[in-house]
Amino acid sequence: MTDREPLLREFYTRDGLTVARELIGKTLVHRVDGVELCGVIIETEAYMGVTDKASHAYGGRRTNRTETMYLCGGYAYVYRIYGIYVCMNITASVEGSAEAVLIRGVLPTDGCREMFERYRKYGRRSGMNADFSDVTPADLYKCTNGPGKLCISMGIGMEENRADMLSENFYVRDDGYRFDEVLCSPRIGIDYAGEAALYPWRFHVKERKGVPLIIR
DNA sequence: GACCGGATTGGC
DNA sequence: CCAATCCGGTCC
Repeated sequence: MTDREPLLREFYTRDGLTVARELIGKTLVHRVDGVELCGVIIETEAYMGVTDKASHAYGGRRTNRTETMYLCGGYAYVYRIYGIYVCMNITASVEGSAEAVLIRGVLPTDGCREMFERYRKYGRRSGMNADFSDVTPADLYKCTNGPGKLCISMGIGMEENRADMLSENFYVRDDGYRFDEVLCSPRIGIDYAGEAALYPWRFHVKERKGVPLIIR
């Protein structure tokens, strides 16, 4: 199925681990200022609601920030971290479950120049080439290979919190990108979560020479 | 009202 | 290794 239409609500209302796994290879689309910024999702993490020690909603915590997590599947949960960056999740499962999938990495496919320039303009310095015409795939990937970085490059900010991912300008679709393998491993940066830090709830693809291996 | 620290990043 | 930088969350 590669109909280039937004994934439907039913895609997201399944359990968070399934959604996290199946978002790999799908294309995140954000149209901003008339330009379509697109990236193939190559890394995700599932946060599994009130029983998941690593989740912001652990223990049923329900605050202004976490309220978005309790929406049903298919909404953007965007939060600020370290006072500097924002990270983007997509909610999963049913209303009240507080499951969400963190988007940790994408590979730019459309609007590459715009993403590169956004990252150069708004991101903190990185020793990459000054000119877009010199940019290698590995350089471009460096603009979106992290949860904070991809939000900078794709123009995703706190305004997008609570956005419906079935909207015209912000959604995920299947452009037909595939990988020979989807790997899983423990989630990143959640050492505080005890045993939950070991659960293999991070999904990602193989890379070679600093670029994800896409087939087809 | 105070205090603590983070689902990150880039530079040293 | 560590600073950046601010607000959410918690406790008093």
